[in-house]
Amino acid sequence: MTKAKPVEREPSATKNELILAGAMQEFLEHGYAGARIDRIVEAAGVSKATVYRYFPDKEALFTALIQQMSCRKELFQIQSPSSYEDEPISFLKNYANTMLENVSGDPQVLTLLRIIFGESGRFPQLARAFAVNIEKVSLDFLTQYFASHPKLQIADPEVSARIFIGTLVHFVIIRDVLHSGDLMPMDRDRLLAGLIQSIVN
Amino acid sequence: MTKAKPVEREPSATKNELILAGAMQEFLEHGYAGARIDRIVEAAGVSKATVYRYFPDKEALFTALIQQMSCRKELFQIQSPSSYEDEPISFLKNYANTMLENVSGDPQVLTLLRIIFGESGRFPQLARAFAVNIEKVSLDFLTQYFASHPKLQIADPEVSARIFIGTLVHFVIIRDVLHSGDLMPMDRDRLLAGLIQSIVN
DNA sequence: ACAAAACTAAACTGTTTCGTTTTGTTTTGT
DNA sequence: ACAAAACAAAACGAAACAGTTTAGTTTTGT
Repeated sequence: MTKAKPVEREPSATKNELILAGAMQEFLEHGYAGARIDRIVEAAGVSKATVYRYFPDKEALFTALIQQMSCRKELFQIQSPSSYEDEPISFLKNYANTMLENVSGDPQVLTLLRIIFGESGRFPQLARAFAVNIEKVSLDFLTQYFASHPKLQIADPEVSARIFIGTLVHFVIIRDVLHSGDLMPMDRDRLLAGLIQSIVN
Repeated sequence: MTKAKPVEREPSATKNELILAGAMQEFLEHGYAGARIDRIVEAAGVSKATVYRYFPDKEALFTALIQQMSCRKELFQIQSPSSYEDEPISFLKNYANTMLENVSGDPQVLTLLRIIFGESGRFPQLARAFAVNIEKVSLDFLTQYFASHPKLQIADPEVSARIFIGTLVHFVIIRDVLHSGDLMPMDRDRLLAGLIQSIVN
């Protein structure tokens, strides 16, 4: 009886998504240590036994979730192909505005940032997955953009990309992550104008 | 018998420090939800009853600790009065280097950053205390510096301070918080040179 | 010296938690 | 139809947890 098909009943993929969706809700709200398996079970609408059929333990479920989310670039990246042909100044302003609105508009993005930062000491590999999938992609893209526009006179495209992204990320951290936009107010357009002018010189 | 002294036996202050020191070790290592009171007790070398005499519960102990640490500016700020009289370029390079070395040299600073970011959703007031004590102080100082050096030709000192600090913070986040300096390497001196040149123009 | 207060060590309470197991039902491939 | 696997619901076990209490010791102000 040479069975041709191993019939590897791979777990129906739908349950997997249900579990990950429930885990996302719970982990994003309470962090790793604060998350409760029973609440994930409830949110996912599956039985506890099923959760432990799909994932060996809490930690594996957590890392699977965060790694999956770190690859969902649409959360951070610009969906609208936007105007790659625009004037550089318009393009950069557009790029920055899209990024800022992506973060401000989706509280899940902020919460994911908090988790990855907060757990980066205990789960360094998750931090690295996030860095390479999100941060590096943005930096490489901007570096490429700066390098391919010689009339911009960018002496060091890689550094300029760092300045551009760094300024924006720091702005988001103060305003959205630390809830302190009112303590040190800064108009978005004013910052963008100064930033772009400082880079394109 | 009009007792002049209310004799407010304020708890001996030494125990308070012992408890906070033990709490610091535990909270910084495990985060809020992951911290265990029994381990704090052990690390502090006091009895559990004493902990609950000084602090009503775990949350109060945590907020007291983080608020205290957010005020310890010496952890982030430049201790050496450094060369305020230097050439602006030297001064800025010196300022940035000192800040970067402060963070790299003290793992506790990084861990505090991780906790404040990670818990900023559940403890927004702690995030704000950190922002006003650390971030705002740095930004205000640099803004003042840029504004008081007219020959630097800084059009918008506040924006320039944001660019300067933001670029450095982002550099630290990628390299030290997210452990990803090797995935997207950037020489510190190269970044500083480009950053300063981009600002002083 | 004396009384009040601070303290320790340890036991204790009641709850919560992860992860397992049990029992029975439904789905699925053949 | 039939057997194997997936599943739900619920209970369970063992450990861990925050916070309290108790009983006895030390410190401290006067």
